[in-house]
Amino acid sequence: MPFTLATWNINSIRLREGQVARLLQEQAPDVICLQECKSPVDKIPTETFAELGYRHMIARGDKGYNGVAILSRLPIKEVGAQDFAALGHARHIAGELENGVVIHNFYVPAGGDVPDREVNEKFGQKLDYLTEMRDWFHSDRPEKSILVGDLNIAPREDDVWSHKQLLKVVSHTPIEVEHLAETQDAGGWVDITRQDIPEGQLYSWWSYRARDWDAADKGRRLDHIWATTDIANAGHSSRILRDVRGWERPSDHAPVFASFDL
DNA sequence: ATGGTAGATCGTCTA
Repeated sequence: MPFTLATWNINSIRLREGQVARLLQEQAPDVICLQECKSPVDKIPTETFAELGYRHMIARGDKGYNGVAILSRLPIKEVGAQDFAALGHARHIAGELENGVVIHNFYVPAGGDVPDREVNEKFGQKLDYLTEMRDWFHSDRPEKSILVGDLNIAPREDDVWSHKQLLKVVSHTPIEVEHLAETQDAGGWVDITRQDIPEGQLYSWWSYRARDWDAADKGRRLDHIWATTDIANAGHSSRILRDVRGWERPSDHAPVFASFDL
């Protein structure tokens, strides 16, 4: 069964309900994973999505912060929601499709501004979150699984506009990249986006603070689609919908897509 | 070195 998957940090699902609907209508993914919904689950506008055929939703929410949701045209059963680093935040949910494929949707902590856990507690929490992800996948190695989300790390030199200028900027520091690589290795995860698009600059996020984000193009690839090795070769057609970042009152993240023939 | 913008919520935190 071929299916198409999207991941998008929406930065308020209630404010951008119409943009989610537009993306679903224009691109028709079978499953979309959203992060930063910034809404209690019971205030997510599910009726709008159901009318478009997305009748299944699993979600976790905090009031005003965080929040992850999976909208699906296919039946999906929740199979867990981890609270790594004991933050008490809605940053993970996992669901299983009827074909047995498990989908993990993550919103990894951003980590604050200073890349030093001695002076910035949030940076330590980010590293701890990744370490606990690693240990979890190591103790229970995933199979037939897809992991997506805003991982808040751009691992490769060509995942940022300037490797040299971002080496000390949270999201691209060597220690974060190392932690992410360990998490990836522990689960046997393959980076599907880079499997499909191995060369060249690739970004999924551009700061709101730029005067002209498109012209400056100081982006980072913070949003990822991974799959376990047993299904990685079924992945194809990866793309990042940069145009969506140019919609009116946009999220600062563009949606990332991949398709799988399973 | 600093400040720039956005969202939830309504002073301030988070990104």
